[in-house]
Amino acid sequence: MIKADQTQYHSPRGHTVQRIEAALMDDIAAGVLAPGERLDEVTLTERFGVSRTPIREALSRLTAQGILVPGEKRGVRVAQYGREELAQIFETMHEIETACARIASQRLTLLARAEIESAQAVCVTAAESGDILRYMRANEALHEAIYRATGNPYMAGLASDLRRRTGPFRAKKFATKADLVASAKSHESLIAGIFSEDSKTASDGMRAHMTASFLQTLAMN
Amino acid sequence: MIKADQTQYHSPRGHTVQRIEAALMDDIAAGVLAPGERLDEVTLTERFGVSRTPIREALSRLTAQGILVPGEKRGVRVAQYGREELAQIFETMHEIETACARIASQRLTLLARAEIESAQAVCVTAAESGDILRYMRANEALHEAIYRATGNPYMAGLASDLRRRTGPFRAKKFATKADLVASAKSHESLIAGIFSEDSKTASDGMRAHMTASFLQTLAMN
DNA sequence: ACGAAGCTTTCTGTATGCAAAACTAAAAGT
DNA sequence: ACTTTTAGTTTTGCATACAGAAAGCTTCGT
Repeated sequence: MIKADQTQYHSPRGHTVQRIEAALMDDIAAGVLAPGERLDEVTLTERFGVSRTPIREALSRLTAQGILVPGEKRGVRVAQYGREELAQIFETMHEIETACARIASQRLTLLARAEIESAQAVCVTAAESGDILRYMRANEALHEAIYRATGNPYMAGLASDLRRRTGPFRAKKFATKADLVASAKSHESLIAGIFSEDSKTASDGMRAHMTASFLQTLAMN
Repeated sequence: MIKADQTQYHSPRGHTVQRIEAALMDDIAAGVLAPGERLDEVTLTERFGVSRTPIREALSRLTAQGILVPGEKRGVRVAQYGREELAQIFETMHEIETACARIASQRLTLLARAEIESAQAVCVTAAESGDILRYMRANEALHEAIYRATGNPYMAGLASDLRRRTGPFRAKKFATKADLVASAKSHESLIAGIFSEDSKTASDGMRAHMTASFLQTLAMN
């Protein structure tokens, strides 16, 4: 008689940890959970209506991925990067994105080309509407489309990972409609580079795009 | 009175999960746990003398890192890659290592140069002694030294990660003393490229080295 | 008033319990 | 003989218990 019926309201069982992990990732990517913020097990327990065990497992997986870091005192916190670290992560991203653009330009299928074009169309529409959140999503989708165009899911996964990681920091650089339009415009030459099927042009285009993105991001952090 | 004294033989507390995680990683890297092999929670429970909870957490973290994968039926197994996947992972590694070599050549400090040289010296000694395991370790150390020479710990971490992941597959290509000597020899021009401080020479050198390594690995898998 | 020592509270790490799910094997029906 | 049922077994997922450690708080001595 230690406990009341605890199994009564179980969700389908077996998805709990994944659900929590995904929810936390989303919150972090969307900035709902700010870098440096502490995550408390019991609070999450209440939020998700489960016991500490699955919460713990989700937190542990997120720390294993470097999305969370063990706090100075107790608990875990959302990873936060100083300028130095940010620069290192961006440099890495820079290299991988450049490689993706080069490979994509060499292997471009008709489907991939269509996906990139339509993703860019969404970017342009979103930029013109001035809807920042929507633009950010469209921007991610475009980059994802480029990653997929490499035909290398593994590389694409790595690139996505880095992008997710830097999401909260890059987010700050989109403040006005003009920022969005400028970014969308910058995509044009990047895409033209990839479509040129000349790998040098493609990687140079991406390099320029990423460098610009980094400079803006650094200015905001 | 449900249980006897269970805390009696505790290790210092707080290192259990990390210890297990590290031990499993090592076993996987060393091939003690073969790709595809299933890991059973209770068996590990006995091996490490702890309850399922920390085992579970360690396994979960390893799956989050992609080192283990959820099995088709139950449990988790050591990730195993087909030729296709292996090619994708190698392509990714190829890109990152190439980038590392280029960046290292641009930023080479005296210390880094010394570390690379001494790592290579160990490689040569190990190759001449014909000690395969020792050579493999020395080889890893050399690559790690190159990663560190980029001055970008984040990128170095990513590269190490990939290297660890492909470890069990690359291992198979070192069978005879001749293989070791050939590999050590191949390092010479790679290193000369990095020391040349011409980034193009450096990245080309690494590209050649990695391509050769990949071809040999693919032949054995 | 300030710091050290002790006390209290909160939090974490690990063990254990239990029910649902997945697998296995045996039995029954076609 | 071969599929379908069903009973049994193993394994997983989650909840909970509880001890030990860390942080916070109080009290006391200076």
